[in-house]
Amino acid sequence: MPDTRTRILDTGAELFRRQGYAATGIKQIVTAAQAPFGSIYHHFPGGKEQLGAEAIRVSGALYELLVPAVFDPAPDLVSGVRAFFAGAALHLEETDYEDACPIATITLETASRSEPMREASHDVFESWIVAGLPHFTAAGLSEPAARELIISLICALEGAFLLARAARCTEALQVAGDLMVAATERALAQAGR
Amino acid sequence: MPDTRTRILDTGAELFRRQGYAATGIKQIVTAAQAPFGSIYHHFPGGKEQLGAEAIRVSGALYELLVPAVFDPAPDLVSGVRAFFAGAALHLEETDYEDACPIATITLETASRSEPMREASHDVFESWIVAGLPHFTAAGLSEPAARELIISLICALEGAFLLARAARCTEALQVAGDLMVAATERALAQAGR
DNA sequence: ACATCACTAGATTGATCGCTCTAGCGAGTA
DNA sequence: TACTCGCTAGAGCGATCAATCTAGTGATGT
Repeated sequence: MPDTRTRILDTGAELFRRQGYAATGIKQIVTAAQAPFGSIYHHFPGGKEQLGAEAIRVSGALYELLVPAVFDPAPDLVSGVRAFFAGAALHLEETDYEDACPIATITLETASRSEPMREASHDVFESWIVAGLPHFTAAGLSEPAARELIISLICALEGAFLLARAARCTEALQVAGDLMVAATERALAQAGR
Repeated sequence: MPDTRTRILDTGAELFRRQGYAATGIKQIVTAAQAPFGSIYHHFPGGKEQLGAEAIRVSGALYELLVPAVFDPAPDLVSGVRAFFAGAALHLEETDYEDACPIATITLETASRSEPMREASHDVFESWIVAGLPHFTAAGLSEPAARELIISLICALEGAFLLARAARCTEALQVAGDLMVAATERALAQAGR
């Protein structure tokens, strides 16, 4: 069993992801984490806001691991992109449309109300972009072109998550994935020319 | 001054959009709407959940008006797509990165917790797709091709809103917009062939 | 004039919110 | 054996939550 602070942080990250920030109570987190209530303000003197900001970073770092996990075993970049959307769709279905992006909900809730949390969200998105860069430049794209393509990929994925959760159906992930696969192919063709 | 019910609904929609569902209190809504507290349960016997679901539909209907407002005056479809992203970026900047999608936050917060609200969100997204269809089929696309392109457009826009709000910068909207403009051009070229 | 009823008005409910507080436990050092 | 101190433990703070309640108002129909 990990230490109390880690347990609180991981549990908080999971609850924020599934229920949102405002709807998740401190008490609910410590109860779910099997941690004493008093401990939370020892480990997170900044209160819920600090816990939220750190949870965003934890969730972001965890999700970032998916980038090499999906792209490394893929035979080529386009297959990797395809696998990313397919994997996202599968996981969403398997979790009954609960587990989508770990930080999208809390980002939208807090970006305009807490500067530390907005910063954390921004850092996470930026880290995802950076994590993707080597896979796209290795395939022949210039760094600016790779960056733009990855940003578009994340946008498409995030938007598709939103529509898919509302529809309880993976159509949006399928459609947006197909478009991004085509866009990747075209970017590679243009770079190779 | 519109009647009480309308005032409550419009104010609720606006607050849910900016603060999220869970973070917005019933009392705050009636106060901002200058409505008596007791009235809300008369007009919305289903309580906050009913108010939320109706607010989603109201916001969705309002935002849907942007579709013809942007595409009708555009000289061609591609210009319309470009204008849509440019307009979104401008409006986001002008509102200090507060006013993005009117239903994204509340959708993510409630899709897995309230079936009526999830349905409302789904209906709104579907209505946006349908509202876009004539503009894309008129340009020569088949209905399935138009639908897929519009879904991708909405995904790209929603994701770009998310990243832009986190970054307090419109780069994502610019990049995703460019990609969707190119995708639209290619879809038209393929249809016209 | 009178009854009806949609609506206003807000006090009040019990629960829960984030957070602070004091008390005490227990491993490590002297 | 004393003492420190990181951490646990939870009672309790004022505030606020969504929701219910009764009482009253005012326009309408007869």
